[in-house]
Amino acid sequence: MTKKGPTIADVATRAGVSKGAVSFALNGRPGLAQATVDRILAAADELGWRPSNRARSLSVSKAFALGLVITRDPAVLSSDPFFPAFIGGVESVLAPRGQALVLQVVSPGEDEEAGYRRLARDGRVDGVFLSDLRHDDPRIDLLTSLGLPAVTLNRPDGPSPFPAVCLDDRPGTIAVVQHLLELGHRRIAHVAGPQTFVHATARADAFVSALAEAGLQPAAIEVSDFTAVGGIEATKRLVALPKPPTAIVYANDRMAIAGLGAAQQAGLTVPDDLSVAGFDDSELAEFVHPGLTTVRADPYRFGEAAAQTLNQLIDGDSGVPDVELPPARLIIRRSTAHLEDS
Amino acid sequence: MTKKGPTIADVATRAGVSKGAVSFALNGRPGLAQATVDRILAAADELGWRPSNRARSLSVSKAFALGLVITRDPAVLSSDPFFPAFIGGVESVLAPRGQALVLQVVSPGEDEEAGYRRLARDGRVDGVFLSDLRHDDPRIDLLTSLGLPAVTLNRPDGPSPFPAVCLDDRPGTIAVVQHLLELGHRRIAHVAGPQTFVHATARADAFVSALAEAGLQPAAIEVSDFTAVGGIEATKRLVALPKPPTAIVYANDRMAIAGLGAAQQAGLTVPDDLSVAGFDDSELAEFVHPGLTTVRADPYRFGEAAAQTLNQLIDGDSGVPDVELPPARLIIRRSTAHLEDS
DNA sequence: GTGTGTGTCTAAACCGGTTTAAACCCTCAA
DNA sequence: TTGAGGGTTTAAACCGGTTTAGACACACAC
Repeated sequence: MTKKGPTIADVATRAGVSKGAVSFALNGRPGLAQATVDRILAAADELGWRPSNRARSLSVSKAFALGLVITRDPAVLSSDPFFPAFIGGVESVLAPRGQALVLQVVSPGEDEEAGYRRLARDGRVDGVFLSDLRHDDPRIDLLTSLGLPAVTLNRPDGPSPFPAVCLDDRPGTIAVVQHLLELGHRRIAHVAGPQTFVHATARADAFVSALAEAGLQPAAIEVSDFTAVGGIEATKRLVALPKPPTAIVYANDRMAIAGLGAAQQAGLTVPDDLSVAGFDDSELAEFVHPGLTTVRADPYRFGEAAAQTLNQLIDGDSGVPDVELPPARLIIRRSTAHLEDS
Repeated sequence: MTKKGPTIADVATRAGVSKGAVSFALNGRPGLAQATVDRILAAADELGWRPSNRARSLSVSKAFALGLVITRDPAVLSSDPFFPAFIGGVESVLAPRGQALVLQVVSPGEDEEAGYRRLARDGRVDGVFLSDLRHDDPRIDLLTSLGLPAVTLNRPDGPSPFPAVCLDDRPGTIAVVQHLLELGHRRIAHVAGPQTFVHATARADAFVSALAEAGLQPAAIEVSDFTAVGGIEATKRLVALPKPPTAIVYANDRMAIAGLGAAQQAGLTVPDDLSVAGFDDSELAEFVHPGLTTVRADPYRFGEAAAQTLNQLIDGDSGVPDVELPPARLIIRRSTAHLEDS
């Protein structure tokens, strides 16, 4: 059924050379007369020949594909603005190179390490992206022992043999806090993500130290789980405090948007009674009511950089350097406002 | 660097048989004595041998992978609840079979057909999922001519050689309209998706005919684009009408949530002044304020069914039947309410 | 004792590339 | 004339499986 294209042998015959010569010409290896190379390339062109990935895979022991394992509940993943854009950036460097992206979505309950094992064992990919880094992330040792090259998204806290592509979350968080301080807020709370995640603690730490900088203590820190439900519950607890915060900084937009709804449901007016800020600048952030003040990173660039770095590593370049991406930017909207004297 | 596992030859030597015998034993083909099969399997087990799917790929001309091309702006994709869950369902059938999912995200501006061409030319996949079906979808002819098996997500309007896995959008839409009618609404408007998409017109048609059933005309139909911005603009136009609708049915949650914000910004109270309903039941739908009445499908099941069907097709089962999934269910929340006499 | 058949297994070709060792041709120096 | 040496090209092995044709042993019928 599937069209069978011409093979390297067909090209060789047409150009009047051996298979080996065609291979050499295609890969631009020295040792062939220029005239011969031209003739071979012309023949390949006329035949519309493309070397078979499968055959190449077998002989050079490469997959020509990169892997991404997303450990996340599909329901939660759905409103995550990071991955789609990240993947877009990855593809933009993969496509021209003829590489593919193999995706694996693992629910948190399942054995996530099995995902990586499978990718490695089946030789599906030449390397993987390591996202949602956790403290003392066991996947680093796993990948090391599997011999699977990787790039970490942000820097792990332990030792790591892999290059890291980093987008520092702290400047963005600090900017949010400073923005709120300038608006006159003094009782500011944080709704954090699970503290097993490096980026969740990074945001929480940045929050605390930005306040400390101004000689303040957090009004409260609620450790939540990045989900909408989590955001709601944390928000309910915060507004019920004897001395409730006048502003809440959420570790992501999803919790922030849900929290915004919860606050309104509780009878508060945002931003008059409560200022609210998120993190991510997801599509809806701009359009909920009131528009959500948040922090915008560039996941597309992140994907590009990660793919480039991973490819360098795979291509055997030694000493692949870490990459530092420009930090996220504060986006001010209507959900944060000057503290009214009450 | 990468661990080199044992090959079929190692297993053959250990079991004292030929490579061919090992292959036969592994694939459960007849012609081997049971004792021999056991011995071979034992040897394979002891060696921890797994057949290389690169080699298998080459000899049987299969990729052992399925492809999904998503034509969507990454920014828009981000808040799309469908794909992540759909992919989860797909993986649940792929993983046990040792298949992989190759993902390709194409921005609307780019040449989407190139995505399929690339997948086919590179022999990356054995079949693809055809989502976001359009009227007279050119991809059907393209895939036919590429000889790439496919499954369509929902039924195309033209002739199609491919099996379809369907989740009828109409019952859900009709349920929403009936719900609004029961609440006393008579001026109901629809914010539709781009009418090039089959599912967008299906929802619009269902909307119109559900009203007609009750002897009513749509208050208005705004054709939009499934994005938040589009939802806002359509909403603004609707509330500015001389006789504005008392209820708006949006073709997806993203437009509905954004529209909800726009209506509130325009000074309307939802649901007192305006009832609003979405479609998808995205994570945030439950948590915006007020909670969004919407329609919930089951994209995970959709993914499962699509993957199973595509695999049947690839395995050469003849006459693969279309699959009809249970229709979406109405989820009633706070954004729709009884029409107040004013 | 030969012929036919059946069940079991192997050798070798094959998939379509890459890579290595060696052969070939030509030129130039001894 | 012979030999060394460089540039060009090829034949063949190889990657690790699958598949086909045929070899072999043994049973049974004639």
